[in-house]
Amino acid sequence: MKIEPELCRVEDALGILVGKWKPIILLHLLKEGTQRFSELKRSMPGITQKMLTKQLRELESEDIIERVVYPQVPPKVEYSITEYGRSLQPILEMMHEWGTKHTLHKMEKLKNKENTL
Amino acid sequence: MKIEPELCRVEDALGILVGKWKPIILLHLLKEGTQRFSELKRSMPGITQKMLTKQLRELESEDIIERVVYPQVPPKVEYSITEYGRSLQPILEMMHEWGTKHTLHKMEKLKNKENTL
DNA sequence: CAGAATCCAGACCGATACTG
DNA sequence: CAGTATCGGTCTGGATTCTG
Repeated sequence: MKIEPELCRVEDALGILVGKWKPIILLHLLKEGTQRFSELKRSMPGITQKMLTKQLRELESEDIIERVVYPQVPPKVEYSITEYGRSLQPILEMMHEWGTKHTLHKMEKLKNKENTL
Repeated sequence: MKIEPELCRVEDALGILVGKWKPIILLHLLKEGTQRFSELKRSMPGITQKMLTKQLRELESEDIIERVVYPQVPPKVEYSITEYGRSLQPILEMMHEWGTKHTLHKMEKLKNKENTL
């Protein structure tokens, strides 16, 4: 397929995925299915509540994930991937695959540089 | 494919593409082949020299594009996609395709909201 | 438990001016 | 022509504190 640069929609997809924790959040939800806020937080050491909340809200506003609040004390909120959000999965997989190769590529390059020293 | 969130390499691919002008630069080079600095600049109204230089250097440092300097006055510098960089093309195409659908999705959503008013 | 509200540092992007 | 240098605004991510 030829993409006319003027009509480029790559940014629209990119914008969804950009955010330090978004790919990881999506992978967790894809792998584990529905997850509570605290479960997600536990599985991502290092993320703060603020960031987790923010990124989840952004994904929700694009219909990629769904947020269900159970009105009870203590509160319970569950997150899951929407049908629509699932359409991002092939892209994530491709990027993961490419990223894996790229990591190797960079290691090779580093090695070659060391050998010339 | 199942991606283990802990081993996620999506970020590595994402990092290459992130940058306000990078996808467009890549699409131009993919479409037109080798391009001079000034040709690229002309085809991207709005970009500043500084930004174009910066993004080109970043792509170069990851071996995605190649930079060839002709030692002459006035200077001539040509940029092109490397074989390696070309491996990003399927990802760009997928994201473009998804992005196009997503744009429609958002328009639909907006329409529905208007109808309920 | 699941957040909202503040404050802060650094990164990112852009406008402008200068140069071999 | 193809940059480099400088300045400044905005956006992002993070630490911390407070709340129903």
